[in-house]
Amino acid sequence: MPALEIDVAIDRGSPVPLYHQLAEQLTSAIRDGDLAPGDPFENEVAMASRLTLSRPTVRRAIQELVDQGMLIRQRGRGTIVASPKVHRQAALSSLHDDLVDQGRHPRTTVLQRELVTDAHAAGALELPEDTELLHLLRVRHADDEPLALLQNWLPPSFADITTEELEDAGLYAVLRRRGARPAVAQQSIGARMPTASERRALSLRAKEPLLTMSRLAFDAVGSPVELGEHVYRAQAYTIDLVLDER
Amino acid sequence: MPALEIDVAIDRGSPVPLYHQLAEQLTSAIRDGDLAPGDPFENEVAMASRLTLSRPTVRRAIQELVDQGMLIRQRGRGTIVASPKVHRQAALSSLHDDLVDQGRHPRTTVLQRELVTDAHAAGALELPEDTELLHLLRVRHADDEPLALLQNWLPPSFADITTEELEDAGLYAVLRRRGARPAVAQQSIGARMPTASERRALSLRAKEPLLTMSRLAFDAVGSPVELGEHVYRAQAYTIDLVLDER
DNA sequence: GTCAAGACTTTGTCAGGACATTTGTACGTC
DNA sequence: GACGTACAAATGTCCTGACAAAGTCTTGAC
Repeated sequence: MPALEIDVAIDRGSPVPLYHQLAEQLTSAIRDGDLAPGDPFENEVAMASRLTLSRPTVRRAIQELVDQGMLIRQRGRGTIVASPKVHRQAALSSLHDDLVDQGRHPRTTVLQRELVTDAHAAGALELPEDTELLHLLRVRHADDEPLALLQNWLPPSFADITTEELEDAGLYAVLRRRGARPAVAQQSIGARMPTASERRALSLRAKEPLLTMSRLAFDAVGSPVELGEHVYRAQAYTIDLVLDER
Repeated sequence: MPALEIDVAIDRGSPVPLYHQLAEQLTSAIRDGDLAPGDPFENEVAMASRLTLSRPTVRRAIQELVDQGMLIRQRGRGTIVASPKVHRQAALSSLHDDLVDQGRHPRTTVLQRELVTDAHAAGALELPEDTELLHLLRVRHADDEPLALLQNWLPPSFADITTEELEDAGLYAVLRRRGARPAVAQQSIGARMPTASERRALSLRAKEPLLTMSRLAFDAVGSPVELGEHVYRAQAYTIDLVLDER
């Protein structure tokens, strides 16, 4: 059976790398359902010559999809489209953006915005203990339902972040506008019962537990940019991720 | 400042790819503390010529470490060793192996092992609704403290898995011995209060919540191999992961 | 002494080719 | 008909070479 040739338009003038242009167009082709799960995928050599790209370039694009769990490669057989159940990837994205992607309407209220000293947070951010950090406490609603309580500590260079900015966009968008791009993050996920104030802030019912997430994010230079301690209403939120062997 | 030249021995006769041999030796050099965080890393071109490898091969090895958060690359500047806080990676590993890695002593008791029909589980495994699946319910202790309740559904081809095997090793080890190698998995993490029987099985105190993890694992061919619904004592367990941008 | 232009260093992207390894299939042979 | 070999097809590994882009550092003009 001949594999379907996916329509792709490559713009060599664009600053976007060719492999990424290709990967994005292949991704959307699969998401649109042009290829069904189990369908064979055009082989690397054929696709390279059809698109007048080199094989390494095509290969790297395909690898991006394999990493996301959309394609499965098998030496000697070919590449096939994976089950759509796996088609998602845990990414370094913010809750705000995730909600927008899902078509929901997030709303953020800043409860606290102040400069504090906190030995534990400063230590995590690799700063002296007595450094004045920007401490934020926000509550996030989705479609008017309280969803999460977001607590963050930021280095003093971000002390000029305003309440208005934060109610408008996610923290990561604000950071990026200031040229700080979180590149890697370590997350730890757990669960516990809420404190009394958390229960009030999220209007939780009795015996409703919280999903907790603490995150330390680093920029490309490897210096810490943000420490977060977030709690989510467990009944309204799950964390999805795709794992592979490698 | 000249970057330290890490001692590496490459065996071209080995079936292990050169880039992976290199990546492993670089990894252990960093773990052993030969290079401290922030230290400059030997540049790609120099390392390639020193080891008489091509630059793409060296580059691919370095990329493995970057993916694990051990190194940070910066165009025009060089590559540096990242903060050791990030040096872990969420992998497709089993709880059993994780505990052994941490030096703890897991013990597994099989509570149930039976053939059942379950429409939901069969659907997830892409099998007909009335297929007889192997249903397992296990409780796992670490150092004699109850930690997790593990529920799994497996396709009928694994119906010969015995209770003895399962009490001896993790499920994934048993599957691999049978030639089934889980390659990708989708996980969903949440939290909730335990049911009465869960509270008994894990001897939970009042108001102690559970961390829930449901997982659907696929083999290299893309067919489902295992469905799991696991619950963990939240006070004794957290899930750690490293995320990067890419 | 300060600042800007340019040289240099280092990683990022892309091409094209060669060979190895694995899988599936077609064809014989027994 | 069963088994094994030979071949084809596809991905996996590795190489050489070249240029682009970003950051750093030196040099020189003012």
